[in-house]
Amino acid sequence: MTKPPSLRERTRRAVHAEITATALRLFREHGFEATTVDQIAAAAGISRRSFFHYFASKEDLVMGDTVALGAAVRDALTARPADEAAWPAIRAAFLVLVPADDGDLAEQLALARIHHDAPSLRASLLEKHLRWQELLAPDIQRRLGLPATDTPDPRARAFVAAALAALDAAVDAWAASNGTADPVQVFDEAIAVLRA
Amino acid sequence: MTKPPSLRERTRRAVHAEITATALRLFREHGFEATTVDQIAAAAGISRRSFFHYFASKEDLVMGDTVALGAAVRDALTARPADEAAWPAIRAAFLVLVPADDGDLAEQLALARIHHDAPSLRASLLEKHLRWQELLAPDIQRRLGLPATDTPDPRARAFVAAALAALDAAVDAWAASNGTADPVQVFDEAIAVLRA
DNA sequence: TAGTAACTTGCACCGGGTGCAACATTCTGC
DNA sequence: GCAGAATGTTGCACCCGGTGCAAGTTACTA
Repeated sequence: MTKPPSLRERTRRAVHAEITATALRLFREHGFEATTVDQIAAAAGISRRSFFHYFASKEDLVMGDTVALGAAVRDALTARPADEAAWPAIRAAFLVLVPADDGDLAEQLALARIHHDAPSLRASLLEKHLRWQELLAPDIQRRLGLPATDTPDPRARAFVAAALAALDAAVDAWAASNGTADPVQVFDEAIAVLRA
Repeated sequence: MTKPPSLRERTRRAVHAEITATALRLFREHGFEATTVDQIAAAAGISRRSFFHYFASKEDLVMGDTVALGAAVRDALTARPADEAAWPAIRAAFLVLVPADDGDLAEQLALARIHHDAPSLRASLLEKHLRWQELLAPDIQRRLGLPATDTPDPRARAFVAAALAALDAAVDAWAASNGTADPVQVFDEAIAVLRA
């Protein structure tokens, strides 16, 4: 009963995918910052203006749907048993990010490298994590035994930020090892060091 | 024996200070993003081009000398006893940031608020912390009992990132309370929650 | 098939930032 | 005090990312 996508929808998806593929290729070849939107548009066979019709910014090409991912993590977190402690709960919630990455592992690695090399992207990634922080803090605050407040308790925010920092370190280590390192293990070891 | 600053140096400092003061006033009145460099330059009585002679970017007006601060923290960290554990050592190192903030407390609060409200500044602040991370990680790695490596151990990086997250939460709480909350106490409580 | 909704494109514009060249100022050695 | 080097200021043209608008084209729908 799912209606087939219209021609418009199909072409839109196809163009979207081709812009992404073209851009990633250019990024790999020349770097993110050295590649201009005009070059991407020209290589993809569309006008510069149309590019901004498909992507709100150049960063959007490599940032993925951070809002949806953040919501997924939050949902996974709230779905954990109510009496589970903060650390195991957030660890389990982060696991929903791993399966989403399978499939084209090479592409994920390339993306991680682009993220790593462009300072503006690193900053953007961190800003995304700030949003996640606000999303996850309330649940964590409860799990830490802290009373609910309208604005998140700094302790809960610090806790979530620390967990995200461990997650970042794990992803970085994974990318640096060409995908051979186990990010979950790195994450667990980082947490262990924090609590030692 | 310190030679008096030349006329050039004095005028340079004076102009620098006046641009900063003018810009902060405009930022407080209209917000960081809504204030253009042209407006700042006009209000300060210099040309747009000269502005970029004094500041490499608009952000530089409110970011302070992050490199120097990071180096100060690192120096304070390496100056701690060699056998001190990681947590107390980094806590003590962060304390060098507090005395630097006294004097014009109102100005610091205004700065913190500007940082908080402009997304680009938040991202830039986080990027600055990434630099600090690289600076502090080697020492922390040793204090965590991890073997020295050419590229920092992810556990050490996660540790430093977590400490910086607690620092951020403390500063945020301090700013949110109009300077009444004690950031050191907030920091300690955040760390305690992490390790519980 | 006619009309409407959505897409594409060019254009003009904004704001941050840079390289360059001309001019003005201060500093330095004589 | 003066000549010349060093430093500072400014305008100009330009790059890049991003947006609003209007005109033309394409696909959907009644």
